[in-house]
Amino acid sequence: MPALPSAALPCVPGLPRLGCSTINPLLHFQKGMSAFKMAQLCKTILRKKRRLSESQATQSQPKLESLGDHPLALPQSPAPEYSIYFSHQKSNSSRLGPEFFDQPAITLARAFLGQILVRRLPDGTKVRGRVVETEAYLGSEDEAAHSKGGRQTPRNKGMFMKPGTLYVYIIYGMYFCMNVSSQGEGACILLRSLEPVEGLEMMRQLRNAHRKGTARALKDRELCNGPSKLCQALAIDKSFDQRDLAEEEAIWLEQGPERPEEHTVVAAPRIGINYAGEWALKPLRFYIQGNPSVSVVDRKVEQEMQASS
DNA sequence: TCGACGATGTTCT
DNA sequence: GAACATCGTCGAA
Repeated sequence: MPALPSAALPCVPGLPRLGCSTINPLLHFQKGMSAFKMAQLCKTILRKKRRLSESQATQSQPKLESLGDHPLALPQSPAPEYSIYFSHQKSNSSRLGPEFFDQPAITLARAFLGQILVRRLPDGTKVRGRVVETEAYLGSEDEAAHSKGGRQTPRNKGMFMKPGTLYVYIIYGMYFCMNVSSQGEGACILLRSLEPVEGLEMMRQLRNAHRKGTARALKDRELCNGPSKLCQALAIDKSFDQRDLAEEEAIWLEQGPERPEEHTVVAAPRIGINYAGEWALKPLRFYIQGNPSVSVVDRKVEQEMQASS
């Protein structure tokens, strides 16, 4: 699928571009609306779009053709690659399968760095982000893990499912965090930050839907620089819990174009787990040094790395 | 840029 | 009833 200009709002193939009419779901996105409701809204609007498209095809074709190169004009003869049905297959050529996730937590947390997380929204729009920060949770022995002591509850069931299973939970009653289970009983990887790659305007609108109307504009690096921010930007909610990242059609992981070099990966203590005693100090957070989208830079660890090299 | 603080409701003991 | 793998805002430097 040809790349869209970064500033362009995403469009559904063969349909009017989003952001220009009352059928843009984001115009209906109300403060406090959950991502799940957003997904339902998108589905409803997509159905309306299809009906509208069929209607336009039979009634308004001459008017649309007269738009020429106008951004609202439909493609003269839609190529197969514009179809959401074809683009899916094509874009998945580098998709990472179940064997990728079947690694021990620490190895997998490092392996995630540089890979591309792709989310297909209900209207077919895709957003992409490069993984730049992860945390490993080792399961039963790990005092900071939700699965510590082998504790299994309805909430954390995804942690115990096969590698590649998503564990999405609500934190502080208002945010989501996304984990991916790995090899090892109750072990998983927390995805903490992404570097936005594609669909930045859609990410920005999804993020703004959770903020006050008067808030300042978000910089690109602020779109996904935190575990709950990336969930907002990719419209990931509790409905993704226990889905399989290796098989799911709405979200998947692709091989990144370049992996970070080993000496640029920082291993630092995890964030927000001060209650976990000695486990709070273990270097189980991994991030790409110097990447602007990393949520928390650990200057001390980076200085130690520099001194020892 | 950094630190303090309040919002928020699910989950677990 | 307490804890919580966070975030946005505000004020100070």
